Amino acid sequence: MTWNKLLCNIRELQLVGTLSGGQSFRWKQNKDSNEWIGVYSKTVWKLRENDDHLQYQVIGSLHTSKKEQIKNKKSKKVDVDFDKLLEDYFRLDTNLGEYYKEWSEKDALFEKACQQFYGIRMLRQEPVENLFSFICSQNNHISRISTMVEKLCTHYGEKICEYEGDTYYAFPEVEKLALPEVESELRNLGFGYRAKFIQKSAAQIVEWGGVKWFNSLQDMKYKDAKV
DNA sequence: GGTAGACCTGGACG
DNA sequence: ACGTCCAGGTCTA
Repeated sequence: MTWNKLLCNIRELQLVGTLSGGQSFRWKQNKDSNEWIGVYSKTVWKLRENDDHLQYQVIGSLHTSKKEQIKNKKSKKVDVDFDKLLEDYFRLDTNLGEYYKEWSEKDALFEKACQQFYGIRMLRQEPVENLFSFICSQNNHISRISTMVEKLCTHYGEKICEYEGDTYYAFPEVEKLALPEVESELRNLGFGYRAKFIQKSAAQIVEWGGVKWFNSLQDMKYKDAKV
């Protein structure tokens, strides 16, 4: 399979700092090949980087690409532009170097640290996955948060594909997490007191208009959303 | 209004 | 082996 390329200087995006720093919990690094595999937007991605490109492969997806869509019009899948999805996720339109420069001028410690910790970005994650991942994170550490998020996906998420012996699942729909039996199921899966918060939050989101409503908060000003 | 104490569990470390 | 500590936190008293 060939690699798709997005223009992106290595100083603008450092995968290890961005993907394993505790903001997202679904990426795994292959230490030998220096490639990353993970799930975002119902799609299994493989990523790698060099000096001036971010490269990716789509291993499997519940979307279809625009090219496939033309060939296979009967497909129920929604067609997407994978380039755009990934640019959006990493916020590649944001010039991080400018910010680093600004922060370095204002803070000597930052200036020193950023020589090693360059290219660490805030991801634009999907709101639903973001919320439930961070409910899992309370009084918790990254390795356990990761296994818990994975459990949510394997138990309640839609299967995307199998690849090299592993099965990959999308992050579950809120409706699945809102079912009343979810609390006790999650308790049995080792979520502890978080089980209740997950089921209750999901039910509340469904009641207030589901994922459509929840995602719309992203486009609002903070003050309005808070009301 | 500020602050211990409790909360589930598993991975790390001795 | 087994005990102890602690983890990107949050709520309550």
